[in-house]
Amino acid sequence: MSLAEQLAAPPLEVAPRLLGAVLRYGDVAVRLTEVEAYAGATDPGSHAFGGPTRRNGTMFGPAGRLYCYLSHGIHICANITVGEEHGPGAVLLRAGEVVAGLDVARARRPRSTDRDLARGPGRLGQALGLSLADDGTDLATGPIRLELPDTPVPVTAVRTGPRTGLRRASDRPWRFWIDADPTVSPYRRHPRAEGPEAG
DNA sequence: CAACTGATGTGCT
DNA sequence: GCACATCAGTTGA
Repeated sequence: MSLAEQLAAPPLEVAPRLLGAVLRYGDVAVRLTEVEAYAGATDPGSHAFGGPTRRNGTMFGPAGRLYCYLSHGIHICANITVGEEHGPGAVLLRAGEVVAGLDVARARRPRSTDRDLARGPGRLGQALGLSLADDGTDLATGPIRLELPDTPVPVTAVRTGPRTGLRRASDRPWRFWIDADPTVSPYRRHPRAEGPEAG
């Protein structure tokens, strides 16, 4: 089964299966410990909500590609396109553990401890050396590869909660992480998030 | 062309 | 836990 076929399922189904997967770019590899699902056209929190634009074009392409965008003018955030046909589903890679190329990752983020090297989407992008030019990369054949885990992370070790830092649709519990993993980033609610305050 | 915004990071307490 | 620095891209005129 090809990578694209394995990812050809709804984001909410694919997201937890990406935990434990390894994203490799050159010397650096990151084992994913935290992801978020974005459902596309029906999800007000998704970049694809409202249709295709110059920026989000990759989300409307085939599954198994890397969707990179610029956040806060300085950080590169990486998603994996998932879902069937040209449905604009994606999974944001929020955090991970550097499992190869530790020296290179440290050089890229000199002020980080090893634990923080890829703890957060911007940090993860920087540790891997991503740029906007990497948007659209095919993760099965390109210079950036996604290696799905041989044995998935057991469901008992997967925790869920609301997505981090969103203003819209901030209450949907579409964030997935590996329980008790130190490289998972802390939850942060958007200052002006819509919806009910978390009790 | 100018103004606004953000799926964040860092430092300080 | 909290404040604020940050700046390219996107949007609207």
